[in-house]
Amino acid sequence: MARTTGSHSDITGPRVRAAALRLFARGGYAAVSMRAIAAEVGVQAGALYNYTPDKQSLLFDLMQAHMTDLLAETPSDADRSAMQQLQDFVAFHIRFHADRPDEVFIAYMELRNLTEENFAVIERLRRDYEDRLETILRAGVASGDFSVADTKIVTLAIIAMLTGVNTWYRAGGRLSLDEVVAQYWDMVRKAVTA
Amino acid sequence: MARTTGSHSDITGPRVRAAALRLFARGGYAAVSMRAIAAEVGVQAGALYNYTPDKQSLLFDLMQAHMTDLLAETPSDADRSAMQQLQDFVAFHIRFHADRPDEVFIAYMELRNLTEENFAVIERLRRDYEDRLETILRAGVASGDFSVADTKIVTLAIIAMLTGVNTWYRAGGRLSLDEVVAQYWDMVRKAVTA
DNA sequence: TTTGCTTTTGAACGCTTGTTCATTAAATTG
DNA sequence: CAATTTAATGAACAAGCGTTCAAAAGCAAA
Repeated sequence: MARTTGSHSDITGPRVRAAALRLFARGGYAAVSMRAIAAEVGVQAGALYNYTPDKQSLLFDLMQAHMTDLLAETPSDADRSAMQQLQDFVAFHIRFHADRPDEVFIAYMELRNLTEENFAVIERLRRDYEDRLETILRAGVASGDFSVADTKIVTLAIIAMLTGVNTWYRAGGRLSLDEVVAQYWDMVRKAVTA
Repeated sequence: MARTTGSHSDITGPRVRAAALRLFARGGYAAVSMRAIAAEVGVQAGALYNYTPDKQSLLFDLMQAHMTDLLAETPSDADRSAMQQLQDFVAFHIRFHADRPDEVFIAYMELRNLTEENFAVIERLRRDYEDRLETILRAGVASGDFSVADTKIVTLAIIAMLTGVNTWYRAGGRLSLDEVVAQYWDMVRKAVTA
């Protein structure tokens, strides 16, 4: 046997990325073998190398795509008040992350399995995202809407709190996403006002 | 060569655990080999098996010891008000975790590398810890000191926020631990009051 | 229907993995 | 000093790792 009937790179390529995403999220990059990814796709290990130069690129591409999407979709409407922008940010963060549990898990857990250069790229994207929130906080401090001692700390505290939702939230659980967003917004709003 | 001069289990044993802790935190359980741990101790891989039945037990023992310590040292003075108990908890959590960055990192990142049975044990300890905080929140709601819609969510949100400190705090950095504790307590206090 | 391109197989590569164990030498005990 | 216990070595094991590549077979175009 060699090429199998129905095989096509437009189909196999996405399936390879999907399988890697799923397995890396479930078992961790280091613990997942190329053969395991191939088995999930239904192919032999050698075939994966038509779609990625190596295992490391598979991880990096997934993380970079996720961070790029995150930044592209982050709302930033300078016409709205700092309070409104903060509310937009909180709602967006929770919803975006709830939609992509595997990507989020990998982006936070597999940083140390990136090569030095790849890590620098992802880390930069992450800081860009943090800066979006800190810019909102600074605007609110300047306008007098917010009362926070240190915008950097509050930025990190808010992101950590919001991202923590992913450790327990499951669609169809006790709380709807609307309720989760409302409750977290309540906490964030109170924490940044006097 | 066989037994080396100066070798003693009371010395090597702790060094094995310390090396495993350090390397697991740095590189991740799956990516660290027994030979790497042995090299860190200055011994051959075979010698490790005088101190642990296998690699999995090395990870589990580190995590269990950490969680047991955490629970043993968690303050809980029923004579104090809910507000005071919450403040105690926040200060304790930040300080305890800041003292043990490697243990904390492992406890949060390596859960998926535990066997099913070992995972159940650690997960139970973690829920016990969360329950300590939720008990305080419930007492505060009952006494009218706190205003929170859902104590379970707020519990998880607070713990996520506090644990997030470990991703950026370094001793000797821009902020002292006292300042960090003060700022996080400010956010938590505001978030749980009306 | 033939030709050339695309996609996959399956074997092979050298290397690393966790773990075991007979052997040896240091430390301790009597 | 002799006997025993303790703690290490280092070689070996089977299994799995990421990756490469010639060969084979399906697909698309002429």
